[in-house]
Amino acid sequence: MLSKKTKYGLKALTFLAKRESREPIQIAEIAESENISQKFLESILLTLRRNGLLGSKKGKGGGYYLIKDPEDIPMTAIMRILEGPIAMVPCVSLNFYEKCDDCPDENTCSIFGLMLKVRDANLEVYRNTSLADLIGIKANS
Amino acid sequence: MLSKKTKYGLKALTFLAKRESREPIQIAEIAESENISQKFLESILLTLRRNGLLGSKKGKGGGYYLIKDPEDIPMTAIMRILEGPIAMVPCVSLNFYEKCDDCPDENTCSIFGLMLKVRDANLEVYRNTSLADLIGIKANS
DNA sequence: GTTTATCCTACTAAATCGATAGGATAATAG
DNA sequence: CTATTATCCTATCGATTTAGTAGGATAAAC
Repeated sequence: MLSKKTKYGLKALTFLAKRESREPIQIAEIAESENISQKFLESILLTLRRNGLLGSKKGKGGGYYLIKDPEDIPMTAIMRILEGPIAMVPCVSLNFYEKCDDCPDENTCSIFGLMLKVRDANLEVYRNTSLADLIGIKANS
Repeated sequence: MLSKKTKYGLKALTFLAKRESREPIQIAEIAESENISQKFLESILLTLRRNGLLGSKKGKGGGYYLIKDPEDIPMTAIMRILEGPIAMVPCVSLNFYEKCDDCPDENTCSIFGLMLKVRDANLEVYRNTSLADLIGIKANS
């Protein structure tokens, strides 16, 4: 299941991407518009900024803004920041590789191959989708 | 992340599928061979039996066995029983549909389309993989 | 009727999730 | 300089989920 954190983060990002101007937008405005707890959203935007997706400005007229063009922000980046590894097991993760503690050997593990396929299937989607695509995508596209 | 429950369940199922005979195998034997806590595995096999994937026999010479041929058990069935919905959000789930509580309208939701694509990508993998495939699949297949 | 192995409910410790509290910091306006 | 504004940051908290355990009930075999 997608965490609320990721869901809210994605909604905030698309909210920012939809605006033609890149002027800072206040947390409060995004939270109200997207129906998100303001304090929770605050922490989410903070991690998005720390990971290089957003810029921020303090004080009056401050807020958050996209640093790059939505076309240049792939879903792989967003998902890894908000949701963590794309793979379902650490032993097939590209960016978060770890040996499974209960597995003696990856080559004989019965689910390794399946998990690899699942990872690739998800990567395929995320790599071919940018933040810009989220604005236009609808059910039948 | 894949839950231990699902991981252990899959390992137990492949363990059973690998054997040519369909004689009952005791929990203890599977647990030891696959390096799983016996009591935990017990509860997992129980839900697999309740959901029609396994049969069981009590008493001496008892244990668990596959009810169907591994070729006839698609990964979709196994994953739904053990891991739950394949979709990442309930509003795009085929078997566990629910309206998202924070979303006023699916048609205007910015992540709906993406989640649909992700679901389909995963379904594609799970539908085209049976328990039998897990036995043969290796990293380079 | 004893042994064996599953059946079943309940419980628990630890981790994660969603969210909140409350002050520190920095930018702007006057 | 000072008041205001809005982000920055750490710590905490309640609820839920996860992973696993305890302990007896049931049924089959011998």
